[in-house]
Amino acid sequence: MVTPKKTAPGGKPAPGAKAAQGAKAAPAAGRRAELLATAAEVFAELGYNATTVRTIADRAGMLAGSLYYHFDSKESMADEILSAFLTDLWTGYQRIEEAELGPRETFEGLVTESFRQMERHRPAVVIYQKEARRLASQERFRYLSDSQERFQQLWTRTLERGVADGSFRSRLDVPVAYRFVRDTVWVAAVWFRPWGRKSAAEIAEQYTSMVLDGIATHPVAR
Amino acid sequence: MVTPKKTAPGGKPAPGAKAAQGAKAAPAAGRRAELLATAAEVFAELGYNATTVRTIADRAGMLAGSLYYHFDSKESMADEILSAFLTDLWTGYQRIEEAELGPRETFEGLVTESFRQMERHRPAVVIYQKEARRLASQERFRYLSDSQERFQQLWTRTLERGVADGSFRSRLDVPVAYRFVRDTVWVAAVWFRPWGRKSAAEIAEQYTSMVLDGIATHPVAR
Amino acid sequence: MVTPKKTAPGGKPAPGAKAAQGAKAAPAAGRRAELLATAAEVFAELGYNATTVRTIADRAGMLAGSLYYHFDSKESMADEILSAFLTDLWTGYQRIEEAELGPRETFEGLVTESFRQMERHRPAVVIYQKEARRLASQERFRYLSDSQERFQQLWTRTLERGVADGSFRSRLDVPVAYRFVRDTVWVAAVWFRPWGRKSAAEIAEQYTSMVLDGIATHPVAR
Amino acid sequence: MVTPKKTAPGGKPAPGAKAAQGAKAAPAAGRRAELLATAAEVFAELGYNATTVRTIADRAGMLAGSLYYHFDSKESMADEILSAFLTDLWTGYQRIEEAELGPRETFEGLVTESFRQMERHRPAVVIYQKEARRLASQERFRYLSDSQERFQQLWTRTLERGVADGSFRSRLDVPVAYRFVRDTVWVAAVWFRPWGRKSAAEIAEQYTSMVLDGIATHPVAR
DNA sequence: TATGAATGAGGTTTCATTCAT
DNA sequence: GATGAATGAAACCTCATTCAT
Repeated sequence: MVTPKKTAPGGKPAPGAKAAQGAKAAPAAGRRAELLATAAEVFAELGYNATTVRTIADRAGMLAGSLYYHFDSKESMADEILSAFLTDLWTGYQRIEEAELGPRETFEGLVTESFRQMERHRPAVVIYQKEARRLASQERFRYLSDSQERFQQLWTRTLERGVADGSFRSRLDVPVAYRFVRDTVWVAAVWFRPWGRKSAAEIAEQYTSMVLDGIATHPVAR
Repeated sequence: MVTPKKTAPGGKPAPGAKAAQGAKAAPAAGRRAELLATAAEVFAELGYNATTVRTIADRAGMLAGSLYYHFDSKESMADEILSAFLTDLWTGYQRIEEAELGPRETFEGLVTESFRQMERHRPAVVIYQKEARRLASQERFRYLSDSQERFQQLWTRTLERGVADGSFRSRLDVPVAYRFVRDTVWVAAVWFRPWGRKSAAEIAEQYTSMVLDGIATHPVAR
Repeated sequence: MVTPKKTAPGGKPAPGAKAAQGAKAAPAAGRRAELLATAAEVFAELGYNATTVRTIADRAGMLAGSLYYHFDSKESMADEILSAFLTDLWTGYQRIEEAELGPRETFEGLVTESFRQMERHRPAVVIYQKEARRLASQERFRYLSDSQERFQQLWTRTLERGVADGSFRSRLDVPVAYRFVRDTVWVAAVWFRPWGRKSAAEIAEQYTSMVLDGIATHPVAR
Repeated sequence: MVTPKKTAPGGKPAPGAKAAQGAKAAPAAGRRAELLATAAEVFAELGYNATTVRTIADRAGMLAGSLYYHFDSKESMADEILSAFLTDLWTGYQRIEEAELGPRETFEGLVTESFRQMERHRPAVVIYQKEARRLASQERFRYLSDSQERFQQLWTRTLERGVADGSFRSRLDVPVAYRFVRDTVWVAAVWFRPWGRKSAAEIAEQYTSMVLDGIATHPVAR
């Protein structure tokens, strides 16, 4: 009865938002999804501020004003893109948390899941990487800070468990290591353009190995 | 009317460009430097696009228009900030290159130098981190791409030497490792606000150790 | 495709324009009238300019575009609303004119008729009150100025007759009094929302009494 | 140090806002005042919504964007116009309240003061008349409702006192009479364009006489 | 009859920049 | 060196309107 706007996600990402996604690229999922994908690409490429609503529209083959039939504002596009990504991400992380693995396996699981989501939501990850801090100051994007905090707790706990049980180096500075890992993982989204040949799992394995074991050779155990 | 404008750097960062400025124009140069520092902070905090020339002026206690007595444009402020940083950075790197150390020592040297420059030019590093890709497409910022390329060569060479002489893991995927190291080092600038207690050298040591040896314990050599 | 559009009134309000519509097209005509009523309410509430075609459609439970099956344009809705009101109003006034009553009785008759129409066409009166001047400049709404002029003549004549025969104060400034009466009567439409308890006749009586006799007590005749 | 914007009035009108207004049309009072006067005229003429910021700028001989050097927004122009008017109005009313006159004299005083303010702030009065209801729903224009309420109390009290002491008709329906008086007075602003010949006091006298004593002759006292 | 999607003109606002003083 | 005022381009957004279905 009313226009389709404002279907945008509200606050925190709630798992299970999207129902039937059967095929590869949803065929009947509608213009909306296509437009969001387009917007996400442009945001990722040019940055949120530098992206004009007209650029998105051009890329989508319509006029700038027409976007407003589907979305409330440029901001709400970013909102939808980011919250869809975070919803999926946390759904994945939760599965790992619930598996109650050892620290090293949890570590590997989280990295792998991150890369898997990066594969699905690459532009969203880039946007998140670049804009989250700025956006998070707005009430509407509160969930970004919330997610950030949850993220920190999850990783910190994992690292601490690893230090405790001897999986990780005993002298590890956990807060620094947390940031190290966090940045290390997400920053990859920026240059992982066409990771055609390697699967997310392979890339994840490479990363995990570098982070856990370092890139140097180790003549003796420490 | 003689205006001090257009002192902005041109193409590649040429070390020592504004050496002979110390003596006479000291007060003017001082104001200029202050303004650049202010601008750099705001750019780093809000992002280049989101920063208005008025925000900078406000923070400097003047009106927006007044900035144009000192600088040609917003862009030229960014230009000066970035090129000053890169000039210093490459001066430092050059010293290391010339020392002709082994791969591991070169590695450590580069990381340490990076952190040292981060200490001096923190806002510039953040700006570089966030905006370089976007800006580099403009002729005026060509030196950003040039620097990027030089950077890549330097690191790649170092890593390859390390693989060759057995310092680094033999199965290391050098292109991936390069990006890993690059991101790993620079990204730190974003959250290293007031690294009060730890010196750049200490932080560098921590980072180097994580990257080279990993964060996991190593029961056996590999 | 046959569309029922363009039934809109043209120039001056001609009584009985859409008389022979009752029989067959009843349901269609019914919807149309409903929509006009809705539109009138919204126009009255928010003002013509501030009312969007979507607000009207929302309130009518349809989409904005759908309104254009029924009406040519937003303007033509206002047109129909206003001309329907004025048609009815002048039908009523004519009856009074033809009765050839004395000035005071004519005065009372006109006020009463005005309030009676206000009861039927309340939103239209509010719209008339607020927008007539602006709209009247368009050719299409010429009849608004025409009506205004007729109105002025009718009242002026009545007041002058009253001054002449001693019903009204001899020193009455007729042009000022005309405007006084005019505003006094119509402005009531704005706040007479749900005049539940009092009939139009009662309100009219109260008003007439105030205007004719004033609100003060009168120790002596003048 | 910062731009002159945001000098706009805050909430309730506080008396004594403007200091030295010596001459007729303030010579050095600045562009700001001129622009406000221009804006007020256009708002009054076309209505707030129908007035585009460009129309105002055209009339002021500048570009639309330039207005934003002086004002935050179109809305804030309306705000400043209305609150300046209400500040002056209430300053005037207060003097009358403090004089503690009888009901009839208070009545006359209030009407006269209203017309005097109408002379100074004619466009503002028209805007108030037409837009107050719509604007008042916004937090920023809360003071409009506040003023409305104060206004109602002031008049109601005066009318009641008059009924009590026999100055006004004993059967007077005070709420209705209040609205009658209110509308009667303010609505005059709309058509009092160039009241060259008559002073505010004369017009006020005419109005008072009509409202108090009516326009009819009175053969006997009632 | 109505919907869904789009158009296109135009509105408000922002902002880098200019320039006389 | 700095201010105050303005420019002009471009940004985001709104909305009446159209039209295939």
